[in-house]
Amino acid sequence: MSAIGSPRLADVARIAGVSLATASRALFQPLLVREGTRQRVLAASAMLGYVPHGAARALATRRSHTIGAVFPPVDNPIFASSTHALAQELAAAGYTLLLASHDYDLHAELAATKVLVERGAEGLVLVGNDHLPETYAVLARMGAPYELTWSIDPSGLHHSVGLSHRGASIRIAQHLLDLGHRQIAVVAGDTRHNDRAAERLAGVRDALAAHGLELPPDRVVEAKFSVANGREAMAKLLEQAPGFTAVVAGNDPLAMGAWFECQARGIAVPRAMSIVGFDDIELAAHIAPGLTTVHVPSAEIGRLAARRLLARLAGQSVPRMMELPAPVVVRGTTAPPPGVANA
Amino acid sequence: MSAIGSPRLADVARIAGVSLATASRALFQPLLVREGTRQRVLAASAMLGYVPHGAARALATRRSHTIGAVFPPVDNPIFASSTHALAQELAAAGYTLLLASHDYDLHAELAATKVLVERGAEGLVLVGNDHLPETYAVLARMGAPYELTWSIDPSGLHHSVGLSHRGASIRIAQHLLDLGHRQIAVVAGDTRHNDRAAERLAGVRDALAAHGLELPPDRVVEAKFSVANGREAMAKLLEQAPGFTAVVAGNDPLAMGAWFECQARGIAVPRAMSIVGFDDIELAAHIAPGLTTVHVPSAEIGRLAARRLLARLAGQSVPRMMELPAPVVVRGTTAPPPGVANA
DNA sequence: GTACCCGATGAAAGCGCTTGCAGACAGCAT
DNA sequence: ATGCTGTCTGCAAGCGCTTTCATCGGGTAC
Repeated sequence: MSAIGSPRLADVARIAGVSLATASRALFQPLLVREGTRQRVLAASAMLGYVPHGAARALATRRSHTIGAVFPPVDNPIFASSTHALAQELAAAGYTLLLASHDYDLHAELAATKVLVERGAEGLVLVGNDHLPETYAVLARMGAPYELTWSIDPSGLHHSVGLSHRGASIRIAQHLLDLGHRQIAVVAGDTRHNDRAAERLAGVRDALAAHGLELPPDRVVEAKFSVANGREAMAKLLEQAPGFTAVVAGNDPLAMGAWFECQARGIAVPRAMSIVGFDDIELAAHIAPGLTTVHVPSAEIGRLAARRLLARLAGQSVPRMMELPAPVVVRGTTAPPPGVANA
Repeated sequence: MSAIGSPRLADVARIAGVSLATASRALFQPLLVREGTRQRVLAASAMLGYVPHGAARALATRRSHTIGAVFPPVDNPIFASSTHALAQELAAAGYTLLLASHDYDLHAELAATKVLVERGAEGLVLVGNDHLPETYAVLARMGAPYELTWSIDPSGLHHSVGLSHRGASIRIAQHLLDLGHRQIAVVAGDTRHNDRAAERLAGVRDALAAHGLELPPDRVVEAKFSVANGREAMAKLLEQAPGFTAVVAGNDPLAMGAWFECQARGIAVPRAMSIVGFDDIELAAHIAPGLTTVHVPSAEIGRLAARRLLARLAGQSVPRMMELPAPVVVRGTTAPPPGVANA
């Protein structure tokens, strides 16, 4: 061991009585080395507590065995399961996850992306398809594969794995229309820096338009994703444009907030008010009578993003766009509007 | 640009008409270079779209600017906010987060830890203080600072930032005792591979013991953290050892599960049954009449872990153990047991 | 005008590892 | 014996960057 500090491969080689080259091969290309030699190297390595120097390997091999991911608030539970699946799947393939998060801020996202590229990420995972042109430029220039997740990329220019938020939103709005609702309000997520939120809102408009209905501006309130904001938004809607019989929320926490506000005001759900969410977080299924929502396969998205990236790194090709099913899950918060017979 | 591939610093230097050394300094130690020179290098760099090679820098400087974190299921919402805060805080200091997760499996944790050390993490964040001896050995050998989080380390051997799960658990059990409860049941988390769950259970025992009470084995059910398991566990308790008037749950999702089971069975909460949780997830405050629980400052833990690590890397010293307050938050799910006058 | 110092720059030696190439050696056919 | 093959090993040249040390001017003090 060189004076002080952790042992280097040269130390292992010396103790094992072989050259640096052989030591290296014994550790990482065992087939190129005779069994006896390999054992000696392994023994020396174990004895010294040798730990390979990742940066040096990365430099020499030009492979970092690292995948970068840039996520909006990882503290949204729905992203968390995705991150977890991603990390697990990568680990199984010998890759490590370099994670950066930002607060729905595209400039921060750009900065984070650059950092991950510098750190040598061999592939990148981003969320959604609303990114700065500079971000796309960085992605294009880096020459490594990347996947846009959650949303699918309608342009077909980028690899993506996710779902059609607009399509799913149309289906769940249609569910309300089928029940007989005509006066519908929306508690949307923040649509400015979040294409998923925007698409979900657009989907509601589409569904209504198909029935010749409009969504008046005062029937839409935007709010950042949280239960508290959902309550507040619901209160605002009830005050500024009462008379609606159903609410489409941008995600489940918002929906729950809306629901709680109804409880607080004595508005019966679903008898007097139907509520639907989006994401299908665990509680949605358990909180009685159950939240009608869109199931988003979040873990699956993370897992698939990892697999697709790994496949592409291995030289395989994958379908550019992968749309996952996002079924409407009908539970207890939806019913026909007051005065309409059961369908 | 060398034939093909991305430009290297040598290319930037050549175009700017300076040496490699000067180019390097212009980029990362601007004060050592004359302003005019610096501008030329910057221009050349921008023109070529130069991206520094992280691994090469890491090798030369012996600094990776990377912090590793090994977390149990990051999809537990309470960990997610911690991860987010950690990533944000590190990013602000120019560090990147290398994240590995495991499923409450100590061997997987060890493997992940090793990988992060190999990758050159300058510091490590682990969760809890229940780790394999080998894991501690790896930590000790690597020579980089690390922080145990969530729990505080009672031995004082390791740096830790978190809370006393036992202490908090005692306080919330005491709250039930103060209300007059004497028959108490517990839906504990999986105590085998999770010291937090074990400590929380132990805290209940402590509080009861202080009143000369015992916790009979059939009044304890262990379950993995989830709403569904909470329901199931509550059902089991009600069947195998009925007659209790309060339930202490290992975390909020379990508590909610227990609550929902009560709803389903027509058991009034809190009139006929008090329920307390642990963690204070967002919904706990909103779901009527509000879950009494222990507030865990999860984001704060992530933020502090980052700051402490960064401080130590900067040569400053920090108190070895940092215990954060975890106050009991009394909401609507607790009341005196049936037949006892209000306190 | 000389001596000295300081700021800016460049040459070159690594950082720890991988890998192309070639040498050594054993085994086998001739 | 000789030549050939194939396996195993070592040499040494990088991978792209940082940083020590030396050099070179020009300014200031005398």
